[in-house]
Amino acid sequence: MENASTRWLDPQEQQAWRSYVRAVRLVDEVLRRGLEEHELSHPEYEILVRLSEAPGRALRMSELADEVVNSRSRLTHTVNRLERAGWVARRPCPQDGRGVECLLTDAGFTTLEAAAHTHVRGVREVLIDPLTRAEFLALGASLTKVANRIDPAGRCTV
Amino acid sequence: MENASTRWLDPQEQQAWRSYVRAVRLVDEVLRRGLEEHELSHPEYEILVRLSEAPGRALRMSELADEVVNSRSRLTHTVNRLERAGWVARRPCPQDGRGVECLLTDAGFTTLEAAAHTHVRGVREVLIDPLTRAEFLALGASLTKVANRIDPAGRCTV
DNA sequence: GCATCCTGGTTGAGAGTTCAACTGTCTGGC
DNA sequence: GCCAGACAGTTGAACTCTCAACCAGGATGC
Repeated sequence: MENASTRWLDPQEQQAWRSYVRAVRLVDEVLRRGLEEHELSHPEYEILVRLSEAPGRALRMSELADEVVNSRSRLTHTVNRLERAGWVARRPCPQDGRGVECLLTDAGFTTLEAAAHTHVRGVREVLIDPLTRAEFLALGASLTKVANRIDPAGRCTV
Repeated sequence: MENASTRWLDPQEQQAWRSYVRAVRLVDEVLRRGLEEHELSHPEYEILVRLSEAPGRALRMSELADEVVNSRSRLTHTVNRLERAGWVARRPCPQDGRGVECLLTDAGFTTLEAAAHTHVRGVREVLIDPLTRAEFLALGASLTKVANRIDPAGRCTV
């Protein structure tokens, strides 16, 4: 696969890229620690969020996988954990015998509410507060472009 | 820990934050796939890069852990894998009997060179090309601020 | 000189992730 | 109606990461 014609990063690009890698890792770390006070991992949290927003607080496994950018098998394992904890329940999908619906329980909703406070505060602290509003929104806009380029359909089961 | 006074994200902030999460995940995924052609994971690749830049292509474990934002134990495990593959070697640190130096082998350097082509191309494709140069540099500048706020010393062993 | 604490690094168990193989259901052609 | 394929989801093994416990070797106090 190697090829002499690769265009390397110039110093400014290099610097920007390294900041990207470093910041992403640090942000992740901070948020992870916040969530773990509520016995949730980041992927678990995100699943609960999506379910809480869905009509009837339920989604099919495959829709959930798309929204959260997870492989199906990973989603299965994660939902197993959430189910064991009682935050989530499974039921067969009425329209499609192959399908499974995942449903947020009341206990799950309560946990989510508590975790959301910690989490949002963390996001503000590490990502929003250090920047001006314009900077933060520009960041979001750029990353929207990036995401759409990789996954134009806005859905991607890895 | 919950507290009614949490200030929630407004719709624009919400949107920016979700793009952040989504883009980061997608970028990671693309680069992971690129690297795996060379039998390297992202953390492994980064270790090789740092070693290749160090004087004598060697660094102490703790320095390496700082640079790569890794816990020590994770670094130990990762270096074990790299050592098994023959990309890296360990030797005791002369000045400090407790220390261990990690050294990039010639084989490791060769692998790194090959992987770097794929990797840089991937970075361009997913993160640089979809943006104007100004946008990309602004992204880098914002994320530098973010990283420095979390970890002002520029070094952080999690 | 030795007891104590700190630091650098490793280890092992437990939890999470990935990949490939598998089961069961739906769909389209005949 | 039936068969081949596609699709939805699950399983299990191999691997990676995290955390807490551990084992040095150095530094400090007396």
